[in-house]
Amino acid sequence: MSKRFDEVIPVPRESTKGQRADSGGRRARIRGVPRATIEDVAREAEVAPSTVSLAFNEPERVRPDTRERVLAAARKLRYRPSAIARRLVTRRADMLAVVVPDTRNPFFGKVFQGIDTEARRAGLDVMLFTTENDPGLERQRLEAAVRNRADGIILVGEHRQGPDPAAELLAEMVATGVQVVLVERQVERLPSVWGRKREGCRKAVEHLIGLGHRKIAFVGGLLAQGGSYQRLAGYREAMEAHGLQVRPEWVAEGGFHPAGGREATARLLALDPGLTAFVAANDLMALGVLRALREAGRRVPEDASVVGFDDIPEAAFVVPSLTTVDMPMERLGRRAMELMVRGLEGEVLDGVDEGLPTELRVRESTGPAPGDTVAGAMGGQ
Amino acid sequence: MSKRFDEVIPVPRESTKGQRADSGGRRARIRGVPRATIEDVAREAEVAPSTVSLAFNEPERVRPDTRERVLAAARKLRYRPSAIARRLVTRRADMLAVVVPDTRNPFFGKVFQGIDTEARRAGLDVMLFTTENDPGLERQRLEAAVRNRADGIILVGEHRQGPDPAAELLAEMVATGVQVVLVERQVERLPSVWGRKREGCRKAVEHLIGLGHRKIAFVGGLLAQGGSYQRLAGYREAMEAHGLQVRPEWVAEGGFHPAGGREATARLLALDPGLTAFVAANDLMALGVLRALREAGRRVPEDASVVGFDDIPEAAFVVPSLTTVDMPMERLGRRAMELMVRGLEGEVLDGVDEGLPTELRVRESTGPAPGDTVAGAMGGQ
DNA sequence: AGGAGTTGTCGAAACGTTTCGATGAGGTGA
DNA sequence: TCACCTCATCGAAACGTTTCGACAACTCCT
Repeated sequence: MSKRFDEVIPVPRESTKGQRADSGGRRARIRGVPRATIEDVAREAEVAPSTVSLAFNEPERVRPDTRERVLAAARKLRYRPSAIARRLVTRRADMLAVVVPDTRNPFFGKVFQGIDTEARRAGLDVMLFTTENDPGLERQRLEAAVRNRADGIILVGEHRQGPDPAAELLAEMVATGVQVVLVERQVERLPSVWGRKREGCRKAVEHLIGLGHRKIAFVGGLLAQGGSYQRLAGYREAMEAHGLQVRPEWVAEGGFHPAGGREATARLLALDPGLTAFVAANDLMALGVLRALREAGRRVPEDASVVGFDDIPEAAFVVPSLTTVDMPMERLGRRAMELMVRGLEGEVLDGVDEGLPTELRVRESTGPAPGDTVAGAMGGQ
Repeated sequence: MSKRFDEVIPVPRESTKGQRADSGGRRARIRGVPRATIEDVAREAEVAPSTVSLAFNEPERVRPDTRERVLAAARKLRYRPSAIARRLVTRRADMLAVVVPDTRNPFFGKVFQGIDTEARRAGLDVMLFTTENDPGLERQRLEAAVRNRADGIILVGEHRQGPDPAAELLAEMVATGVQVVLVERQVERLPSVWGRKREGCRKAVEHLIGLGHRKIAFVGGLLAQGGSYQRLAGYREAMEAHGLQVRPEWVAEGGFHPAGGREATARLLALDPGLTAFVAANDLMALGVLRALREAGRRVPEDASVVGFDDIPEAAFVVPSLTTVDMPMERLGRRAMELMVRGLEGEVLDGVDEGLPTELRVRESTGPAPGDTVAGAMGGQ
C-alpha cells in the first residue's frame, strides 16, 4: 500500500529550465515508519473511524468505556491526528500567516511575541514570512499565505508612500473569506492597529521645545522602507505650533538601524552645526545619533539632546539612557490577534482602526538647551 | 453543496472541562466566495483535472497550446492550488517548523532571518513557534509541528542542564521521518549547529587577563533558561590556565536581558567591590552591567572593563561601544537550513555537529586594569 | 498498408480526516 | 407485547489534489 513511497522514482526532470518559483524540486522521502492513521486506531480499538473522530472531538457523544478504549489505542499507537487531512475536510486551517519586514528588528520581534501569545491561547498555529521591505517579496509571501489556505493574515509594517501595492491582493483575499488585520499599516476598509506615532513625536518635540531647544532635527527612516511620515508629521506640527520654522536641512533619512542614524546625523551636523536636538524615528537609529554626536565631540545631554522612538528594552540601559517614545509593541501584536479572533468568529471588522496610545519616557538623553537657563513650563501635550 | 458551512451549528460543548488543549472551539466561517478548484479550471479549459495538474507541475509533458489554455483558465479564475490537498496526497508539506524560545531577543531574530532566507530559496514555508523557555510549552509546540506534518523541524536554543526533556519526542519524530536540526543545542545523534561559545568566552577572558585584570566576574544567564554552561566553562578554563582562582562569588546569574545583567552585577559588586572586569553571557546583559557599574560610580573602561556576547547591531553603537564576542547568528540559521535541505534530500546527517567560529571584537568597553601599567602581551588564543 | 513506438490526455484511486444520515440496541409507556 | 423514542455507533461521501496505468491518435519504418 505504501509501497509507492518506499522507493521514490526520481522523476527525470532534466529540463529544469522551469521558471515556476513555487514548484521546488521533488525531494526524496525514504526512511520513516508510517504514522498511525485514524483507521489504525479504529482497528485497534475495534470501532469505526468515525467513532475515533468523535471520541477526540466530541467526547461527550461516545460512551465512556468506548472513549477510554479509543484513547488507549491512540496512545499505544502514538496516534497524532493529521492537521492536513482535517483542514482539507473542514476547510479551516486553524492557522494564520504573519508577514513582517524583518525579524532582526526588535520591534517586529516584540510585535510577533504579542501575536504569538494570543494565537497560542486561541489554538491557532502561525506561519511567519519576512519581506525584507521588498514589495515583490511581500506579494510572494501573501500568495504563499493563500496557497496555504491560512484562515487569516496579519500584515505588519508600513509601506512606501503612494497606493498600497498589496491592496488588490488583500482585497481578493478578503473576498474569498480570509480575515486580514493590519498592524502599523493602513489600507482602506481593512481593520488596522497602530501606535499613535504622530502624537508621540509631537510630544517628543514639545518636550525638547520646553527644554529650550529651537534647532531640532528629525532623523527619519528610509523613504523606501516606509519612511516615517506620521512621525515627521508630528515633528512638523509641533514645530509649527510653536512658531518654529522647519528647515529642509534639518530633516534627514537613513536606514532603520544604528548605522543609518549615525550617517544621517553626520550629514545633518555638516549642514548645520547649530543643531541642539535630534528626534530619531526609532531607538536603533537614536543609538547611531548618540554615537555620531560623540564622534563630533558633543556631550549628551549637555551639548545636545536626543529622543528615540519605540522604547526597546535596551533604551533604558544605554548610557546615557534614552529619552524615547514608548510604542506598545507587544500590545499591538496582542490587539491585532484579538481582532483576528473576533473576525474569524464572524464579527465584521469593517471600520476598525485603532490607534494605541504612545507615551513619552523622559530619561537622561535630553536636557536643557545649551545656554538656555529658563528650562521649563512649555511641555505637556 | 457548501450549504453545510453557511450556518454553523455552534455545537453545545457545554461541558468544557475538556483538557484537550488542541481542540480549540469551532469558529464560524460565513462569508467568502468559494475558491476555484482544479476541477473548475479543468472545466474552463476543457481538459481533465489531471491535465491541469500536469500543466502546472510538469509543463514539458503537455502540449504548448493545451498548457496555454490551462494557464489562461487558471488566471481567469484566479486559481491557486491548495497546498493542503497537495500535502495530503504527496505526503510532503514543503514546510518546516522552527521553534525558538523568544522572538524579543535579537539573537533569535537574526537566527530566524538566516533560516528564512534559505527556506525561501528552497521553496519551503515556515511555521514559527515560541516556547518562552518553558519545557512544557516546548513540548506542546513540537506536538504542533508533528500535527502539522512538517517535513522538518529546527529547534533553536539551549535547555536547562541534565537530560534533554525533548529528546524522546525528537527521537519519535526522527523515527517517523521528520528531519530535525538543532541550533545552539545538542542531543545525541541529532545534527547540530552552534557557535563556539566556550572558545569565544575563553578569548574574552584572556583578553582581559592580557589587560592586567585578575578579578574577573562572570555574569551568566539564568540556569532555568539554558544557563550558559559553555561560556562559563570557557571562563573557567581561561582563568585556570592563567593560574587564577575562580571564586564562587565572582559568578552570578540573571535573566538574559538588561535588567538581569544589572541586578546580577549589583550583587557581584556587593560581594566583592574589588572586581575590575565583567564577562556577560550576552550583549543585552552587558548593557545591564554597564549601567550597574555607572550606578556604582565606576567608569568604563577606566575603572572596570566589560565584555558582552553575540555582537548584536547595537553593540558597536552604545557608549562606550561594547567589546564583545561575535556569534555568527544569521550564519547559524542559514547553515541549519542548509543541513535541513540536505537532510530532506535524503542525505544522512547522523554525525553532523558543527561549531561555527566566534570572534572577539575589541571596542571601547575594555581597557587596562586600574593601577596596572603593564598592559599587554598575553592576549591571543 | 500494417505494425511498433511515441506522445498527449484521461479516468480512477488514493491521501486521512469530518460529518451526515442510517441503523440497531435498549428503554419506556400503554 | 408492541410501538415509539433515545442513544451509541457505523458507513459512505466529501474535501482538492497527484499519480498511475490505460488508451487513442500520430509518426515512423518496412
